[in-house]
Amino acid sequence: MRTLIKHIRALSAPADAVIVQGWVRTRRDAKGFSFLELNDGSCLANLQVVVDAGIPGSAHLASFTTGASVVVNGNLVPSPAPGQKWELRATKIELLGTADASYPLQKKGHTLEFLRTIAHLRPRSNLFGAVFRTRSKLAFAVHEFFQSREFIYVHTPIITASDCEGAGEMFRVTTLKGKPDEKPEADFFGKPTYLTVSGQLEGETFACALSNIYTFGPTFRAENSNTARHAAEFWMIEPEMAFCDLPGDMDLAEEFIKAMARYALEHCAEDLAFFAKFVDKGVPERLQFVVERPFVRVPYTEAVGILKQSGKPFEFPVDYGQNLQSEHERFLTEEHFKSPTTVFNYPREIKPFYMRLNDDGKTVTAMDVLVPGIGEVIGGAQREERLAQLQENLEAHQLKPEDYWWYTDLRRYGTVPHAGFGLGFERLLMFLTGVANIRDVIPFARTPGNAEF
RNA sequence: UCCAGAGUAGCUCAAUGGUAGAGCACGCGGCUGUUAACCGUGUGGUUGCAGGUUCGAGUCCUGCCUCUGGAGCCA
Repeated sequence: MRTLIKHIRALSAPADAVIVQGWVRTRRDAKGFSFLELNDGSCLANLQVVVDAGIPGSAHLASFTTGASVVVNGNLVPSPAPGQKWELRATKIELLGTADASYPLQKKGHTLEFLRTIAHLRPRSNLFGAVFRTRSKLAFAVHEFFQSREFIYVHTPIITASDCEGAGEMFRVTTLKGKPDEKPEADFFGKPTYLTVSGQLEGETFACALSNIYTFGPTFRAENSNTARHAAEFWMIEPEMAFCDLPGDMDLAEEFIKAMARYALEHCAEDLAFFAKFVDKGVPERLQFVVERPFVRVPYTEAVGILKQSGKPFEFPVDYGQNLQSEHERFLTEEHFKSPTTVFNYPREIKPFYMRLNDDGKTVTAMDVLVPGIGEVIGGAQREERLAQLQENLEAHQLKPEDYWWYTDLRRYGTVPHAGFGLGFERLLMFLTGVANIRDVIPFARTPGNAEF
């Protein structure tokens, strides 16, 4: 039976009759024998295989080139040379699939731009193996975090007729040829439908029944955004808590990010060390820092004051009532506080209709969590639970109340204070791995003009 | 969408307006318990696309395409 290289490397004693399957990373020929570096994706490290001339299969050794898939039977023995603890002394080798000279992945380094053009092969590289192993571990950690706190996982719809107002442009879903707006009632669902931009509104309905819920799934934005932090399809995590206010929401957001950092440090050590060496030297310290230090919390009004008094020559002026620009957010989290920072109580004019109006009548219970290097990673709020106020908000945002009849019903029947947030899973991964472009932490990136693979 | 930069061999990059090159990859030969092995040697080009200027364009000009960085929108 096959043994994963990850498990072989963890063995504490030699082992006979081991079978490994994987892909050749490189081969080095010596007189009378060869070294194969084998990788099966179970871990970052390769297994060194020693192939003596004359063993079954060795006649085809010339075809064991970089990228070829192979099966090796052998005995695991301590390596006499430095560089690795164990090596596999092959007793039989078998070539499954060749990889000829056109195999694009070389032994030397490639640029990330080139690797994006071969997204079907890049998981075979060290970096992308590490990224996607980490992504898998963190996805599991997300569920563990919420499940251990009795949050209930809700699958909100991918296709929706509702627009989580302000979240962004939507992709149209239609089966009609031509222009679907001419006759939307003839469309598959009898009305215009879209790919979801957020599961929040549906999530609120379940929170107002099951108390604490979360969603974790794909989300779509048809924005023509061409940046390293935006994708048209990404994965979002959205918890929603009934009987919860803004401070409780901020507590959960902070706990969540700390838990993810802690999980990565504990369960992705080998891959994290790779990121620290080849991607971003600061990764380990940053994660340790996030785990240990409390986040700074600052009201929007105070943040504006800090920015105004900073004396920094910002490209965009700082003014109350304006959204904080990227440069402002970066200054707060990277230079002023030097810590993850939660900004809260934003002016109501710049935030969506569903956020709760504060007693000052000017600000709403919104909060954004900013982290060094990435900027905004979480956006959340306590929701407006008062029916009359919510209806006024809809009006103020020039939205039709009848489109939100089911949403307002939540306030009509057994309303409760509730709060939640949204977090982009890819941005979390960027923060944890140091990988600077969102296209490189998602298996197949969808961005404007690019849906290859 | 806006601003800036880039596009030359499979990959990473050179090349005063004057004969398109190197390293790696790949082929061949050699050497060696090797470690992105090493040494020698060979193959490899519609210089993103379309026009223009010029005796002559990879190089200068115009348009387009793609990519990258930054901005806006946001997660």
